Amino acid sequence: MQYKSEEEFLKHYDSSKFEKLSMTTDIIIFSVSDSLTDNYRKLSEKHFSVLLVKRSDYPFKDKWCLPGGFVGINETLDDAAKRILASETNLHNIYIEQLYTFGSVNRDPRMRIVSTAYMALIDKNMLNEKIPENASWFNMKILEDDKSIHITFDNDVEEFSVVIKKTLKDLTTDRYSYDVIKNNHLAFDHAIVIASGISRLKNKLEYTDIVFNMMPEYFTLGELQQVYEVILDKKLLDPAFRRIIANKVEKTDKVKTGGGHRPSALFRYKIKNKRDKKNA
Amino acid sequence: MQYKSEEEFLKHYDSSKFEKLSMTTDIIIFSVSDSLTDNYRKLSEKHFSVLLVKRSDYPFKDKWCLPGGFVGINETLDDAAKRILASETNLHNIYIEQLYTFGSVNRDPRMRIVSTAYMALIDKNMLNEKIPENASWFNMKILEDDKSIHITFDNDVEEFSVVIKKTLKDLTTDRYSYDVIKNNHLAFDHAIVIASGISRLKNKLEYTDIVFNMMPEYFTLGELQQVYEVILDKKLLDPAFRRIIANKVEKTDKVKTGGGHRPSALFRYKIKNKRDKKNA
DNA sequence: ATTCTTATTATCAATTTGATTATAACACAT
DNA sequence: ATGTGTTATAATCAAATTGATAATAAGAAT
Repeated sequence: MQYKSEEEFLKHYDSSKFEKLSMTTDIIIFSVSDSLTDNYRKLSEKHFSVLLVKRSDYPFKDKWCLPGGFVGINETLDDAAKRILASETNLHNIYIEQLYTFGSVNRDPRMRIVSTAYMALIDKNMLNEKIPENASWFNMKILEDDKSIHITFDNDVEEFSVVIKKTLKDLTTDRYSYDVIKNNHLAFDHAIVIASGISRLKNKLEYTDIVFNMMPEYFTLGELQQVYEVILDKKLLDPAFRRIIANKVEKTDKVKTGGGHRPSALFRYKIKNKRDKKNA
Repeated sequence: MQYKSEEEFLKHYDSSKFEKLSMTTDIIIFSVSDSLTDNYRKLSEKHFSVLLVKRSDYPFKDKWCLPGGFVGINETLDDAAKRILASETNLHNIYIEQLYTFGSVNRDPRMRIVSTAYMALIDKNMLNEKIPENASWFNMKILEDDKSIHITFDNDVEEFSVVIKKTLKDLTTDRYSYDVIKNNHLAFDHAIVIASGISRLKNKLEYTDIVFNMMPEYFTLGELQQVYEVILDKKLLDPAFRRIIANKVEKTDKVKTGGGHRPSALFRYKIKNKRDKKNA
C-alpha cells in the first residue's frame, strides 16, 4: 500500500504488528557510610554501600533486589528512573546516569522484560527522610581480580556474598562478560547489574569528579581518600592522592577536630573554571 | 491472592497487566576509508565513516538512518544487534558494544519505541560482500567544541550536515545532553545517536586498543596515526604517538613501498601479555 | 647525483609520578 | 606541664613520562 504523505501513513499505521515487551528500570543507589569502629574514641570507618529492597512478592519472594519498576508507556526511561529513585529516597536532584540495558530473554521468569539500569550516587547524610520499610543499606566489601568479583553484602542483620566470574569478552577494550557463580540472596540478574555498576563507578572515579556526588559539602581530604580507597579496594599514597585531588577542591577555613590528632582542614568541591582545561 | 510457591505464582501470572512497548536496536557501524587524494602518486587520505541506510518507507521516507530493526520477543538485544549488523555487512565476529538506550516518548512517530543503540567497528577492507542497495558509507568531518558538534556527511553523491548543541548536564563528569539544532537528512533521533557514538569512540580511543578493530592486519604507524587524527580531529606529534602505541604493536618484516619516500614498516596489533599490566 | 617527501630515531628540557621522610598539632596519659 | 600516640600536611628527591624539536634514513622523481 502506498501512502501520499507521512501524515497519511501514520493515520493508517497498525502498531500491533510488531511484538511488544515490557520494560523496567532498576536503580543502583550507591553511597558511602560511616561505621563506628571505636565507640570510645568516636573513630569511624567508611564503607561503600548500596540500597537494596526485599521482595515481598513472587517472583524471588524474600530475596533482595535493586529498587526498580515498570516504565510507563508515556514515560521516558530517565523519568522512570528518577521516579523510582525519588520513591526510595525522597530526594531530588540526585546524580543519576544510565548504565546499561539488560536484555537477555529469560532474565525475568514472568515474561520478557528488558531492563535499563541506572546508577545513582548520594550522600547518605542528605537522607533525612527514612528509607522505605522494605529497603536497607548494605555495606559492600569488594574483592576483584582478573577472573572474578566477590562482593560481600552486610547490613548488620544479615550478611551474604555473591561470586561472579569474569570472562574476557574483547581483547582490545578489556571488556568482560559476567557469570554468576554463587548467589543465594539477590533476585533476577541483579548481581550482575550491581557488578556492572561497581565497574562503571570504579572507572569513573579515576577520570571524573564523580566522587563528589557522594560527599557532604565539607569534608577532609582523609575522608575523601577513604572513599576512594574503599571503592577501589586499595590503599593510596597520601601525597599522590593530594596532588591529584588538589585542583578539584578548595580549602575552607573550617577544621575538624576531636580525632585525637592534628585537626584536619575541611575542603569543598571546587566548581571548575571552564577556561582551565587542566582541571578537566 | 496468596501463592504457595514461585511455580504456582508463575502459572497464574497475567503478563498483560503491564503496559508494553516495542524495542529496536540501531547499529552505528563505524569504519575508516581511504580516499584517493592524488591519483598520480596514489596518495590516499583516511576518513572516518559511518554506514547509513536510506529509508524507503514512511516514516521519514527518503531520509538516512542507522541500520536497525525490531527486537524479537525471544531474541536478546545483543542478538538483535548482531543479526542486523550481519544483514548489512555479511560479516560476523565484528567488534560491537552496547552504547546507550534512547527512551524518550516521541522519538518514533508511529508509537512508543525504545531503542538500544550499538556501536560496531569494522575494517572496510574486510567488506568483500557488497553492502545492500539502500545503504551507503558516508565520510564524516567532525568539528566539536564545548558548545556544539558539527558533523558533515559525504558519500560522493550527496553531502549534508547536522549541528547539535551540547549542554553541560553534570559538572562532575562533564556529561552533555544533546539537542539537534539543524538536521534535514537524518531520520528519528539518529543524529544524536551518532553523536553519542562518536563521543564514546573518541573517549575509548584514548584509553583502550579499540582502534585496532578498524585496522587491517598489517598497517603502517602513519596509517594508524591518521586514523587517530581523523577521529579525534587533531594532529598528533609523531614521537609522542609512537611512544604511546609502541607496546601495543609489533613490527613485522614487511614494508610498504611506493609512496615516493622512505618505505614504512608494517606493524601488527600485538596480543597483550596478560602479565604485563603496563600494557593495559 | 640531487631533491622531495615521509619514516624513524635521537635528544633534551619540562613536567609529572612514586616513594620516603620530616614537621605540625591535637588528645590523651602521666 | 610534659611526653606519647595519632593522623594531617608539607618537603624532598629520584625515576619515569611527556612535549617539542632536531637529526638521520631511504625510496621515488627529476
